[in-house]
Amino acid sequence: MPVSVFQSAPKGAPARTADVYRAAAALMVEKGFGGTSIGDIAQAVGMTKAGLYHHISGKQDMLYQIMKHAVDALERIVCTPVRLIDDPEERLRQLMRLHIQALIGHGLAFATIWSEVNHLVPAHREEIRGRVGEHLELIRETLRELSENGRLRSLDVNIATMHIVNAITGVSRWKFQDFASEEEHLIQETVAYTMAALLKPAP
Amino acid sequence: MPVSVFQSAPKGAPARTADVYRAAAALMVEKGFGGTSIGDIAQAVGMTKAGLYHHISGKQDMLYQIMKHAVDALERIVCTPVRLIDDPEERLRQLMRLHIQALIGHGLAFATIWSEVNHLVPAHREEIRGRVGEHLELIRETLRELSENGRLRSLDVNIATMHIVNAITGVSRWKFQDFASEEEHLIQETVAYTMAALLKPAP
DNA sequence: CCATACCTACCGATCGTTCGGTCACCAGTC
DNA sequence: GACTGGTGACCGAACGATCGGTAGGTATGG
Repeated sequence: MPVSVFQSAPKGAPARTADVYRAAAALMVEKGFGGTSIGDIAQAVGMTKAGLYHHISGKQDMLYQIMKHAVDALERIVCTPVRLIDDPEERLRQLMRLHIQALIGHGLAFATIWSEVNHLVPAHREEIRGRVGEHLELIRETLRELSENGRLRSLDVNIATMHIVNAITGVSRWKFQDFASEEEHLIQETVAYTMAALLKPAP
Repeated sequence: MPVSVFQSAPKGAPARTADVYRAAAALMVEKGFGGTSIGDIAQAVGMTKAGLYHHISGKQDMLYQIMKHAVDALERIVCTPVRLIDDPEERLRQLMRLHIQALIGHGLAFATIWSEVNHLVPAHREEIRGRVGEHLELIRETLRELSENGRLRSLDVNIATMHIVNAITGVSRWKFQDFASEEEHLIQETVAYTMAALLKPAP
């Protein structure tokens, strides 16, 4: 049983608020921010629109809160543990594995970070972009380390970084339609595919 | 000057209708189907909402028409020329190159095929999914051919196929924000990255 | 007794869509 | 060359539905 992305809402134990965020995230990934109405979200958690507003302060702010929690969880579940791994190759493998597992396991809150950022007001957008940028920097840094060790193929580190996160988020988009119930196989194949793209072949 | 995706609307020369589709596709890729209003599209082409309805028969049908044209163009610009290439490796390289160039060059109509399919009514959704499936089959078949020639690494062909189209569509999402004006470099790096992931290393 | 969690009822704004009408431009006819 | 009729392209105004959001009330648990 994975730790929820929304384990800590504002304060105390508003477990229902977490339900709201979870349902909202799932709907927004499926139908987009503009295509998801407050009424849809309320219905998904068995409430009325008015009842929802006890838990949220507005539609856009809710999106912002979801993304903030998702970015926090990304830091907590993926980045922090992974930074402790010394070997850059193993660090990258674990980063991908943990990120994909988180994406699949915890509702779909994570996915909003990548797909719905531009529905935020500019100030919030910059904040989320910045924090996502830290995550990208972790990948970039690992690639640079691999490069210094002479284990990386000759490639553009910035573009490779984008391809890595693109593969990760891509997997979470397929999971729920084309490749149900093969999670472990999917992760192993994806990690192997990416590693083959990055590393020099074994001599 | 590239051939437009919308070169042939219903009949004759309704050049303005093509403008409408183009603007609609661009807006929908940027803000999603639900987040793009008819008024937005009308404003983008300098018309009123009412005037728009001279060119379209409804919002959902417009999305369907856009996707139909995009799938046709994909067949015409990418699949058909590429099928004439004998060597499977070269065929795959050209497929990626042509697809990315098409995605970047022709407004953004192509991108809707992948991102907005589930806003269609079920009947149309199945139709588009089927035609996109033919495109996936071309990639899968090429991978199988490479495999028979002993040039493919040991990998799951279905998953690899998804990673390939995922990389292609991913590139078109970055292009307009992070990597402006480096199109050729972007394509070369992406093709090299993907080929390294797929092929056995040269002996 | 009071905060929490939710409701019914409603608001103004915006949504997709339709209707009736306008204007430029074309044929054909006298 | 003026007159008529038709057509394609568009607009202003309005339709009912739905949108995000609010006001005020109620039931419940501590």
